Amino acid sequence: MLFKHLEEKSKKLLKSYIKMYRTHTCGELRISDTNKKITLSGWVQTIRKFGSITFIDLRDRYGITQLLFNEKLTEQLDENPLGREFVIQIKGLVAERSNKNPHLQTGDIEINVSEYQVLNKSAIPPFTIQDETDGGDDIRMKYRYLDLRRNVVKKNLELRYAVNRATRNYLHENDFIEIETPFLIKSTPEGARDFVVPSRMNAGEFYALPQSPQTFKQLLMVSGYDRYYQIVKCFRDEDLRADRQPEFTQIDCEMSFVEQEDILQMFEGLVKYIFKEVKNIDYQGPVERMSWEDAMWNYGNDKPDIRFGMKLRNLKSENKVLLETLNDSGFGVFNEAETILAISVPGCYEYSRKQIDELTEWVKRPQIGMRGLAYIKVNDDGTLKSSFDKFFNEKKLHEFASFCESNRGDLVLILAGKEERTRKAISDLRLYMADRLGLRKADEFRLLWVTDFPLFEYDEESNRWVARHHPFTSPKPEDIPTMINNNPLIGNSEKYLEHPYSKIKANAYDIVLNGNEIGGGSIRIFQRDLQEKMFAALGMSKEEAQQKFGFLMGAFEYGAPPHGGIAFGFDRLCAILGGSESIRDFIAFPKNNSGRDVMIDAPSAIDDKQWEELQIKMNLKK
RNA sequence: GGAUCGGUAGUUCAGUUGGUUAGAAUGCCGCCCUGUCACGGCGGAGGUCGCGAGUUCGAGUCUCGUCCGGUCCGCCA
Repeated sequence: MLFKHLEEKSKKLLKSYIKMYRTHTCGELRISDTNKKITLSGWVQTIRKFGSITFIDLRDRYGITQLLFNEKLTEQLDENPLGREFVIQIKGLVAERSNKNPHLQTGDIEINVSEYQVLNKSAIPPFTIQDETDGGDDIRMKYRYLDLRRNVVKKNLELRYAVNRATRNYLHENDFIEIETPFLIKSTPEGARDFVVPSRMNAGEFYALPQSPQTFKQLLMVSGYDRYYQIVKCFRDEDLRADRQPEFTQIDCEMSFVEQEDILQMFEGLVKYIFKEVKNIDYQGPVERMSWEDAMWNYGNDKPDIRFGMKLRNLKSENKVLLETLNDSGFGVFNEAETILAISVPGCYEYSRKQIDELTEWVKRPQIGMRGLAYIKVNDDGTLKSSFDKFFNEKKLHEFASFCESNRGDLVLILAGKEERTRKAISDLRLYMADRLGLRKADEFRLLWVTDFPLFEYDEESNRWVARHHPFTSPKPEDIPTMINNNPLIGNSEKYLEHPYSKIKANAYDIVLNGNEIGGGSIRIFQRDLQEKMFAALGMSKEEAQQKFGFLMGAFEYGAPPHGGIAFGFDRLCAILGGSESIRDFIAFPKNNSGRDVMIDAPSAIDDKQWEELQIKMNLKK
């Protein structure tokens, strides 16, 4: 540790100082401390009064210790009452309990209290501060400072700190240096929407809060800081979800003189190190790799959960026999569909009509948007029952089922329709079925690198190609000539306009944990001319590119090294390690669905003087 | 921008086909209790049914609007 020589000394100093209020914490006294004279401070968790004696559970960050008030002190409670969440200080003797409580770490002892003092009273809390609280989300967020007293929330923040510490240790050991980058930067409306901050000193102009320190870390590479990291707040002004906050934390990393493989090795090392340090899990074997195309083909998803199988069967592929079978069948839904995709769900062949209807309703919801669901039940005697029996004779049906690679006892679920929607739908259905079958276990962790993303995707709305990752991502080396020579760079555009993805592949990679993208990055462009090509491909004029990113391209002219990096979603990583869907439980003071902090009531209006100083006038529409 | 679920006591919820005085648990207050740890027993207080309009003899319940919260789609390089 950096300040090891100071540590012991400061601990002693701290001890002597805090002795005024406490000699021990509420979590540390044991039977070996019997007869010690001690002072404790903490919050009153519960009061159990028995006529002339009283038990009080005293709580602090470290645990709970039972206090015993004798007859005399119990009488004093009439004069000097206590209530839940009062902050008190007590002095007394540690004593062995006659009735021990195995559920408490301090359950073998109690304190025979000789005197107590109320350090501060408490209003009656709006919800009970216990592991199983009676408070709903709403009220817990409004009184978050009380919610944070609860053990469960505290555990989450402790886990977060453990992940933070492990990250810093690992990166420090690997010669990374943490460098802070500015929060007040320039708005570049590429990608997510920026939060903007008006400048008083430069009236009429705005800063933007960074969506990530991307350009700064690249400039640090130009400066020669060849291994950089930062655990850093980032800001995006987009709509929220359970796993998305307007301000969130990234582990942002960048390295020079590396290829993709170096980055993958370094950072799967980081994740494995975190597993070991935080969860004491030795992650077995190498992290699996999968190309983006394979992920989309086999899972319909660029962040597949590989803890279970149920791979997609692509039934309208180039398999001629199957196509003939389909055409012969006369089943219009299959014949006319652009894509037919199936999954074989193990052990579900006995699903009832009601259960199948339930699944059908599920895929017909507007969020999924399919028009129906076809199925084949593969009974354990090998016979088949499908929803489209009348279109297929038995032989054809068996052929069809075998194309689905189904086994006895499977329920084959089939969706047909437009390529993109159907693929997304079957991917969602796959996850939904896995949830129903309990195949997504919170204590099982499977990592996966997804690589070879397309460099561009087509944006129907703005009618142009946009960077799938970001505009600083390098194309695959073999695709660079195509990109430099062909502009527009779509190559065989006829084919790829059907799917809004470019043929040119990016030197980009995502790391996926149990179906969640926990990090992503790329090898960057480090030559000015290629970067110019990139901006041009995105439909940016030379002037516009210069105005927005001139500083970066300028830097590339002064000896920019080859470099690349990655950023991890820190909050999400913590949530997954903590076995939770929601990142809010791992953030001390999170915002709600509409981006509000209901505790401090932000955002809020500003007063006239502030408008005046900013020299801005409000002109709210509607 | 859209879909969907919810809003009833401090809190978590129930409330039937629209019908008498809106219930339960917990918390809170009072009394009793010397070994509890989800203490127990007895008693009590506590409600603008989110807000507004409408239908009706009558609305917590039905309709419309609106506000707030949850989840999702779009969006999130």
